Amino acid sequence: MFVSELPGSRGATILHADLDAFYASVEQRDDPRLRGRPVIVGAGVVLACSYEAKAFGVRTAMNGGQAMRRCPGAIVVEPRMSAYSEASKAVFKVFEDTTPLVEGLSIDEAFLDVAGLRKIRGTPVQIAQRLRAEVLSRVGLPITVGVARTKFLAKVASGVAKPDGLLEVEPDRELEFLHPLDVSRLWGVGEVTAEKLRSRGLTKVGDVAMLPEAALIAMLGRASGRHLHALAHNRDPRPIEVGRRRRSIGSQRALGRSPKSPATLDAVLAGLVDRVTRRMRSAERSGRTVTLRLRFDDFSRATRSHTLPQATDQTRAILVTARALLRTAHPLIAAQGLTMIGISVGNLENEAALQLALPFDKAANNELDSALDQVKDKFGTNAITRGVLLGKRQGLEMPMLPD
DNA sequence: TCTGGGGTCCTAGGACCC
DNA sequence: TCTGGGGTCCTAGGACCC
Repeated sequence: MFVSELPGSRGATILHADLDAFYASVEQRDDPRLRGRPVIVGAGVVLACSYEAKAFGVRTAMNGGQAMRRCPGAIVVEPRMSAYSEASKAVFKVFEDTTPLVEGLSIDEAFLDVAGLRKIRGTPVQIAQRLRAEVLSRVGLPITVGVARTKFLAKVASGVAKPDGLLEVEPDRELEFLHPLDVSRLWGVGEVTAEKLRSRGLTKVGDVAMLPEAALIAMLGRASGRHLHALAHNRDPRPIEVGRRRRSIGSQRALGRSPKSPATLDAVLAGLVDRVTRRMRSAERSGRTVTLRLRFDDFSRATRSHTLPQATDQTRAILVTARALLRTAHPLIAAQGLTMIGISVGNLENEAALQLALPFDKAANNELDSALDQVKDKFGTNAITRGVLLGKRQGLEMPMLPD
């Protein structure tokens, strides 16, 4: 994996770039009648909403009825996923024209490391200004950029600067910036964790920073406790990672409240498997672990999973597994109303990476090293681990590999 | 009109192997 | 023969993010 140098004493060189109200902005860009108006994308539930709608209290993930009560004048549009995907690609092209060190986080946000670019492209803030201008002129979308010394702080900064803003957190004022913020600004603090913290009187990041790590671990578990303690003190040594790949591919569907016949359920399941396996094949990924996800009318959830001996992207194999998982969940489904069903395939292996890795299993060391470098550059370190594991399962002789 | 669809990571127990 | 420790993988659930 390409990894940028660890953020050190060189100052604020990490950018977090985040498109504003992404889906809604694409709609406003493509239909002038929507500009300046409250726009809601998605009918049953709000997938995204413009800032004009947010001003009325409309929020992402809010149900459609509630959103319309808060903002009766809103214009509701159907999502156009392919348009968003196109726009995202164009924006990432601008990122990559800025620096090769880009770590995509989702369809609409990424980290950029601009540490080595001061001489040729100017200060990080100048680069961020140019980036915002270019996204606007080349793709027609507003974007907010946070600039800081760490990933976490850059992300917090963009969150504070939204919409259509730019904010740098200078290295000598980090805690001054961070500690007055609400705990919910911390990455990884959602409703449940925020409530736990608030119930103990911890409302600001600074309050969390006063607690010993052990206290946070006792409260939230080992990983979350450590994570939060580190973030509250602005310790985040994670470098930008280029070439991160998806670890699972899935699809799900809401079923509504009325009971569904077994035949209907099977048809829905087959449709989901078909969608997922098509996407796997077009992404050239195959996987071993099939997970069935269910949600019931009381909002409880259940999952059932099975791991196959060999990775596959074939509809038939995944469907057979999915049907078997659905049968094991029959008692649950009989007892409660099923409102959502989903399938995802994880434990993804990468065909191309394996083809590169496996033929070299008996080659001389230097040949092997260069093959591994190719794999690493192209698919990341994890691809090698997966290649070795698969090789072992297939009984191939694999030499010891460097870390 | 109490809820979408796509993901990530962590925890914990049990099976199994050495 | 008995007992224990460590590591990996699988399964299920939960929190969180956009």
